Amino acid sequence: MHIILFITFSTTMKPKKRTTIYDIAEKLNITASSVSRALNNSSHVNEETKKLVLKTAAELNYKRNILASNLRKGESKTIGIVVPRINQNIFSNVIAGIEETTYSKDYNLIICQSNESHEKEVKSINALINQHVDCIVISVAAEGNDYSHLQNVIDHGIKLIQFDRVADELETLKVLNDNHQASLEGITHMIEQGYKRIALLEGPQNLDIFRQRKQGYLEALKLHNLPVIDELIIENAWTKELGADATRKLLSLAEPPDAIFASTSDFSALGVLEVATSMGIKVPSELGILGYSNEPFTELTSPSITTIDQFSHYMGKTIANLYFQESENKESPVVPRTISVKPKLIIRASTSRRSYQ
Amino acid sequence: MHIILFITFSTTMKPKKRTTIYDIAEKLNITASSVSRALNNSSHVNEETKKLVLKTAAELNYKRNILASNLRKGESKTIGIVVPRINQNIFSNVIAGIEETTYSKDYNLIICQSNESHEKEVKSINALINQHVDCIVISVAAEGNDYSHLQNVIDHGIKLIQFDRVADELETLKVLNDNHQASLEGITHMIEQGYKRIALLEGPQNLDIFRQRKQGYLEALKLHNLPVIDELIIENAWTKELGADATRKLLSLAEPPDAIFASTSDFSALGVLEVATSMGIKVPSELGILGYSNEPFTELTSPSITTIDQFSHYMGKTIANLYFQESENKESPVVPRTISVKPKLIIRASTSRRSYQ
DNA sequence: TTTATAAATGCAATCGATTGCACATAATTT
DNA sequence: AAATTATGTGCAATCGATTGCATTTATAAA
Repeated sequence: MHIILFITFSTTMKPKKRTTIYDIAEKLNITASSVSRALNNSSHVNEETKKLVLKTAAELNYKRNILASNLRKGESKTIGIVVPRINQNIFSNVIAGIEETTYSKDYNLIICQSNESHEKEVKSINALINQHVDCIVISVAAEGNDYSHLQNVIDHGIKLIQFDRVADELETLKVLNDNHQASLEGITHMIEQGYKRIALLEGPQNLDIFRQRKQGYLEALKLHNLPVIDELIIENAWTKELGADATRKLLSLAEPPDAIFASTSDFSALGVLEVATSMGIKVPSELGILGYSNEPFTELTSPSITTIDQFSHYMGKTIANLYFQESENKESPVVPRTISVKPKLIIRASTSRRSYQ
Repeated sequence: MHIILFITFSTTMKPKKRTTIYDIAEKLNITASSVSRALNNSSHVNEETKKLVLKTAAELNYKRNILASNLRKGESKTIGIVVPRINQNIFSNVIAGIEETTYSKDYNLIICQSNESHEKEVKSINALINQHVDCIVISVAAEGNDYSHLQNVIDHGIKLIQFDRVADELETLKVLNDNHQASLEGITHMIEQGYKRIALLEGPQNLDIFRQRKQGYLEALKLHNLPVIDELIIENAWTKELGADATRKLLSLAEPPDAIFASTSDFSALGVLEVATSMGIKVPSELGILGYSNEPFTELTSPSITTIDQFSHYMGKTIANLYFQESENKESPVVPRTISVKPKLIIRASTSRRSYQ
């Protein structure tokens, strides 16, 4: 990789002192109190003074020091978000959804990535507590099962909203997908398409969402009187590579599966597809594939991948609204509640055995 | 979409007052000064006291109030990032790159999306100035050509680093791709593959990067004595839909192109591919396609799309390092300079006419 | 033992904005 | 004209942490 460095030319430092309300006050021969009131549009200032202050503030390029303001007011108008990775479909959409709603209310978002590491998650949470954020929105990392850092958030009087991957034992606001239902519907669809030996790639079972998806899978089999075959259930296959490995293993069984449910993610499903394709196994006729999350790429692969949409953008908006609704009635106690969004099965080519061939 | 609401049970509010250094001081019968010094690991405290303070702080679950600290110290250990969209490959990678480097130094990132809107960009910048961030990293929105808000950043003594899409006239630190060179190489490759009528889908020409890509295209044609054909150059085709529209138009020409360079993005290239496929035109034999950005999906389409990788993760790390390097020597003036990263052509099936068929 | 030096701590001001309380002036009511 | 009520300002404390300067205490040197 080449790096080219152009030195253009130099300019002098500007250690410029920022204008404060005192500067404005001095210039107008009034006190800082009045300036503050004017800037906050208080009714206790003369209209004239208000205009004058606003005008002068603009002239002096005044910018309110939020640090000072927040310190005094004890709030920060900031929401912290901790997610495993910002570039996963569900997370970037949730963030975008939150942002849309909070933006209009002049809230800031501080976004942290845990990279699935528990240690980093804890560090991020602590940083956010230090920052005095008003609310923390989190989807927990796969790693770790000690949630005292989240309890700590509550103990600090900071609102906590969990989504998607939640620590079930904590009594907080939760916004979830109904993973069980989605999984059940997905598998039912596959059975209807004639698949009989459906393998499951499961995610870390310490996370509730993956347990639920497994339950949905098991229930669907049961409902249709299909046996649960242990060798068709593979643990922790939740990246593309692990999905590929699992697939190689499954397809080399004496009795290989005729379908694979990559319950962990579409990335895993992609691994399945790639291995199947490279082995010359036809999808969906010889092997059905079901993913999870409706990543954008699932409609681009050939064949396109059947998956489950989580309405993640909507979830984000729900989270933000929940926060604002909650902060309005400050007196009343927080009622821990769970909002469950029903995901939608997106049927594409990778499971459409009947209609395709 | 179904929403199910479970009311679990209620718990009481905890308006809990947070512990401050004064609480610790009181408990230990010393002053806040000493506590502060202990917590900051100053050499002017007794080792005993230091240990005692640290122990008590832990016991009382003390968390430093960063707002107060920052207010006093006049810094924020926060970097603001403004990008058009966080879920575009280059941006999420740059952010991840910045984060990796800043994380270890206990910096926070505040991430804003402009959604390509100039107004929102200005608002975000103002919010970041208010926040007293130490540095703002920006890739400007397509909309707008007035950059006084960025000048304002500098005037407030905040470091400004531009990347990818920059306002050229501002003398700031810049981290760029050599778009011209990348474009030149890409087109040269296409010419070598035998394409002769290469169309260009260009981006908003108020952005430097798109102008450069066009220049590279023109230069490549010139070098190989190919004519520049006006009707093969389409303006502002930079979403999937616009790319598709442009392609329909191009392919219905009396003399249609035999290749299309979607210089704006891979999304646009995807639109090209979809239209071509639906029209039964074979890629790459009848139509070559070159995209830009190396979005993950480009290797998943069939055929896979030739594109240009921008080393975005590396760019992010470069940006962060640049900032730290710059803040170390506070005395010396900021030298505006440009770091240009050379992108890499990723040759895939969509242009491989020679080797494929 | 006295003096010089170092180490540890306290005091008080500071960062910038906000806000309860007091006060003065103007407007309104009896 | 006197009494009452708005209205607009100022004063000063406050939010929590930091830090220069002063002071005390402990230690080393004379």
